[in-house]
Amino acid sequence: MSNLELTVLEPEAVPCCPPITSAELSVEDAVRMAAMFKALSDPVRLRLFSKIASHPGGEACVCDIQDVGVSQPTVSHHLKKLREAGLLTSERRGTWVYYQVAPSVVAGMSALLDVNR
Amino acid sequence: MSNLELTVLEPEAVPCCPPITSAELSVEDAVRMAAMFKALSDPVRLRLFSKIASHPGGEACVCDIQDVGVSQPTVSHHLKKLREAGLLTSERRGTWVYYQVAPSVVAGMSALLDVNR
DNA sequence: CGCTTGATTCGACAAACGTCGATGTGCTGA
DNA sequence: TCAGCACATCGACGTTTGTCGAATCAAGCG
Repeated sequence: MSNLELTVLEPEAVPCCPPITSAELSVEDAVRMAAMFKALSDPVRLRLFSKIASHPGGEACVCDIQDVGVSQPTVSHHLKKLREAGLLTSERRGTWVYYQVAPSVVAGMSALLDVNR
Repeated sequence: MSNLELTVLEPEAVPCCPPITSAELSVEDAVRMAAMFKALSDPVRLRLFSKIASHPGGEACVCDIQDVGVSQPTVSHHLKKLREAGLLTSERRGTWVYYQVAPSVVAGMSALLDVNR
């Protein structure tokens, strides 16, 4: 069987980093977190991410979110970037491929920027 | 004259956008927020931002934070990017220039990524 | 005024990025 | 088995980005 499930499984159960106001980031953590922020640094990618995150169940088929004003290969390219950054996971179900948000990763980014405590 | 309040010039009193899980971003908001995430998408910039945010009072002199492994003009360049994105403000006090974090802007980014509600 | 230190701006350049059309791959139904 | 749809990959392109050294601006001091 073709096991080409896109291997994303970074061990990101470890919630990186306390709030940025409480301690200085290490170089390694800065590299890791910067890569995640970079994934959201493009308007098209952020819209794709937004569409998926706001979908019921936090997941969406590519066919549901392609309407962002760029070509289909470009959408695929951006989704790959988001997946490589660990913000999304993907899964093929029959004809369609579904993308899901990785809540713990996103929560980690949010926590890092939490300045209200 | 009264004390020096950190001049937050951007009209960002409007706290952009509910949590990303609750509604899809508009194109305009996506452009705005992507620019902010882009500011944090470089490891050197993220470290500079971290150094300032974790400093007492949430501010730091350039001279305190320029040890990030790149030349001094490059540090200045990155600080400018962070300032242009609205994440930092700057103020000259005598010989030194101090950079402060813009808490409301950072809080807005954090809130956008808040997936736990 | 000159000199020193701190910080920004300028000009250049290699690397990375976003985009596209063409092509490839995987699945489904006729 | 084959046509057709959904999605990914490839190759190419113009643009943007991060970096540097050199030059410039700003403030303090002798």
